[in-house]
Parts: sequence; structure tokens; C-alpha cells
Amino acid sequence: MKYSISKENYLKAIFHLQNENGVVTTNELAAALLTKPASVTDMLKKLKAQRLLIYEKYKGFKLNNEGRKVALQIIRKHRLWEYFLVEKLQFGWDEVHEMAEELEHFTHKKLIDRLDTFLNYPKSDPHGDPIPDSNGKFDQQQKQISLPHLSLHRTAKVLAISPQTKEILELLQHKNILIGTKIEVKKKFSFDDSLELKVNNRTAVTISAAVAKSILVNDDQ
Amino acid sequence: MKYSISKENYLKAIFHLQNENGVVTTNELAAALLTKPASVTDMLKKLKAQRLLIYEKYKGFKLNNEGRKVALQIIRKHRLWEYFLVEKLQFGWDEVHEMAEELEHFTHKKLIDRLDTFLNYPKSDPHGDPIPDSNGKFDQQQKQISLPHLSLHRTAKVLAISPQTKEILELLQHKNILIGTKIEVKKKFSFDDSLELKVNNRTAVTISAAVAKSILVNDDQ
DNA sequence: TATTTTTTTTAGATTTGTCTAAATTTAATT
DNA sequence: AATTAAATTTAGACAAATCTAAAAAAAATA
Ligand SMILES: [Mn+2]
Ligand SMILES: [Mn+2]
Ligand SMILES: [Mn+2]
Ligand SMILES: [Mn+2]
Repeated sequence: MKYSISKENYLKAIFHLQNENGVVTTNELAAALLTKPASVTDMLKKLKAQRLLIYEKYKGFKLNNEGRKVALQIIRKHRLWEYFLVEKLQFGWDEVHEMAEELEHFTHKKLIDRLDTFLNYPKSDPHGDPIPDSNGKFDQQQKQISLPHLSLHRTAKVLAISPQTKEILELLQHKNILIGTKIEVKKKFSFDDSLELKVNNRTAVTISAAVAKSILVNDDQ
Repeated sequence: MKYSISKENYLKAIFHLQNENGVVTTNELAAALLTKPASVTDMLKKLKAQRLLIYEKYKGFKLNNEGRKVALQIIRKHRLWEYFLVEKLQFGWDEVHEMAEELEHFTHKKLIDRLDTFLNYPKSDPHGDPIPDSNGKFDQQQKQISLPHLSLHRTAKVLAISPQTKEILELLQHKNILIGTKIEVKKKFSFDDSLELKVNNRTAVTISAAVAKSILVNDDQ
């Protein structure tokens, strides 16, 4: 099956919204795709007719098995291209998302599998998000906690950033906080919940509560 | 400026047809794009309105400066991706054209320039066609002659294949004739104009007149 | 030159994805 | 429960790219 770029974007967005709640609403999806609720309703009908979606009028919607399968392949492509752009073309992890938004719609499965081989089957993308294999499966993720929940003086590794706005990624890039970076919380200031960190056992860095919440580290309790 | 995939395909096809004649006709272009003359006329009006094309009703058409510039960038992308697919992802030169047809429409100029750097600024694609630089210029090509015009017992290097149908490329792949391959003509049979070759100073290979005409080698008179 | 054939353009439809404005359904509040 | 507000869907329109059938122009040929 081949689906239009627009349909693929809808499927991927539904997949991501589902992960947080269970069922997705028209307004939510319209906001995520920067489009109008009426356009979403139009598309939902088409996706349902193509048997990619479970949807009853006014009841919300979610992907069925086939829709999930398609979404996972798009996510696989997105993340493999991001990895390629960072590892091979030397882009910063904060500049690759937009390019991957375009590349993820490329259709030749064989190319994607070869790219995977060329990159040596990476397990996660430059933002720490797992890369599904060609069957749509990915490894069990390590348990993650956000930085404000990490105990003082316990060293942990950055696994992911969420949400990943261009702005946060740019800031973290500047402070040398990357996926895989070792972080220890040295001090919590209750005044504004800002944190002072040791990054890679070296520099002392201060970050706001908002930034701290977006940094996910491993929870090795 | 950003142009639709469809418009880009029109511009590229016009560019290639121009190189043979000077002015392009509606039927020619329709045939090249596997579409109908009426559709071509529709698009010509749009391209003219966007100032990419010189076109008067019933008079044929050709690219103007701006159109040529756009076409050359698409060709640059096409050929760089082909090079990438062959050199890095280990595809055969006979399988990459279709994939490049899709990849050539990706828009981020910075990505293409980084890809160029990553590939070490290749001068020509896997089929021997020159790759324009980021300003749309390419090197002066070596003088080319087709194999039937090469003198007996003179060794020459394969520079290009033209035309490049999937079928010819597959056949040449099978006979180990690639860009850069050294060829010597051992014998010409006047009965059917078939040739017996020495390929890379080793095997004796026989090819038909039709195949020979499509192989272009350097003319070192 | 007159007639026929070929090429090109126009007219009118269709599909896909989008939009605004209005109608309908569901949810929240008095 | 009645009313108001919010969410969702429908109706009708539009732009892009395509098509078929018919008309118009150019080229070929008798
Ligand atoms: Mn991304
Ligand atoms: Mn990512
Ligand atoms: Mn090609
Ligand atoms: Mn090529």
C-alpha cells in the first residue's frame, strides 16, 4: 500500500497522541497538525474507509492494527534519517527534525533497510527515541524519570528529551547536554525549582525547572 | 522559491529535451512524462506565469534562465543521491534511478551540500553523467565517442551510457561493464555489427550493435 | 491551393486536500 | 431540567493536477 504524504502525517500524529491518552479527539489532532477540525473530520472518513482507523462519529478515534503498522514504519524512517543526518552529515541534533519530516515519506523499503545496515542498526535516534526494526518492533525501553525526580548526588544518563521543541534542543546543545551525557544533581533551589548540575563529571550548570522537566534519565533504583 | 514535485518534474524533463533539440514540443514532453498533451498545456501556462519558461501558444517552448537554474539543482540532487546509493548503500547502478527520482525532490539545500561534502564532491554519477556544483556549473566533459566508432585494439574507458534504460543497465551490469571499465574492441563482425570486446584486460565478451551504440568511451585521438 | 492529417489548445469534469460558515451533537453550568 | 458553551460534523467552495472530448491552428499532402 502507498499512502499520500498527508495521510502519513495524520497516521503518525495519531500514533503519538494515542501514546499519551488512549483515544484521540478531533481538536487535539487539528492542533498537532496545525490544521482545522473540519479538515481532520474529512480525513478521518478517508482513513476509516481505508481501514486504518477505528472511528465512530463524535466518539473519538484510534489506529487499528494496520494503521499502527504504517505509523511505525514512518517513525522508523524518520528516526533512521535523523541518525544519518547527525552521524554522517554532521548536523546538530537540534537541526535534523524538520529535514526528517520530509525524508520520512520516502517509500522504497529496500533503501531504508540498506540505510539501517549502513548505519549499523542503531537502536535509538539522536534524541534518544527508539528506532523500530523493519517489522515495527522496538526494544523494551529503559525506565525513565525526569530530572526533578532524580535523587541528589546520584549520577544518571540522559536517555531522551520530551517534548522536543527546537528551542529546548538548542538550549541543551549549548549547555553540552546530549543523549548519553552523565548528569548529577548537585543542588535544588526551592525558590524557583531550578537545579544545579554536574555535567559529564565536570562543569557546574544551572537549568530552570522547565528545562529539568524535559530531561529524561534512567531510573536505576 | 519552492516548486511542487510535479512542476520540478516538468522543468527537468524540459531541460533534458532541450539539450537534444532547441525548442520542445507539447507532444514530446507529454510522451516523456507519460501524461497527456492537454495536461502539458495546462502546466505550461502555470510555468510561464511563474516566469520559468519562454512559451507562446503553438510555438513550442524552452526554459528561461530561472527555469534552467531550478532544473540544474534538481539534476544535481538526483545525481548526488544516485552516487550515495551506489557508493554508500551498495546498490547496483541499474537500480538507483527510480529511487533518485523520488529523492531529487527533497528541498533542504544545506542537506544536499553536506551530502556533497560527505561524498567528497564527486564529479559524475554512477552512469557517468556530470554532477553540477551548488551553483549549477559542471566540468567540461571529456570528448565521448560511441563504441562502434572506437578503433580496433585501442583501449578506452567507459564514460557514460546513453540512453539509460533499466534494460541496458541490467545487461551491462551482468557483463561487468561499468563506468570506468577499460574496453578494447577485438573484432567487429560486419554480418550484424556485433562486437567482441576485452573487458578490463580479461574476459572476451560479445555485444550486439544496439548495445555498442549506447556505450560511450573517451576519444583520445 | 484545397483538403486531410497532426498537433495543440480549450472546455468541462474529477480527485485530493484544504478552508469558512453553519448546523448538529455532546458536555458543562446554572 | 433547561440553558449555555464547546466540540464535532456537514455543506459548499477552492486550488492543484490530472483527464476526455471537442475545437482551433499548423503542417503535410494531394
Ligand atoms: Mn524528529
Ligand atoms: Mn527524533
Ligand atoms: Mn537517474
Ligand atoms: Mn544517473
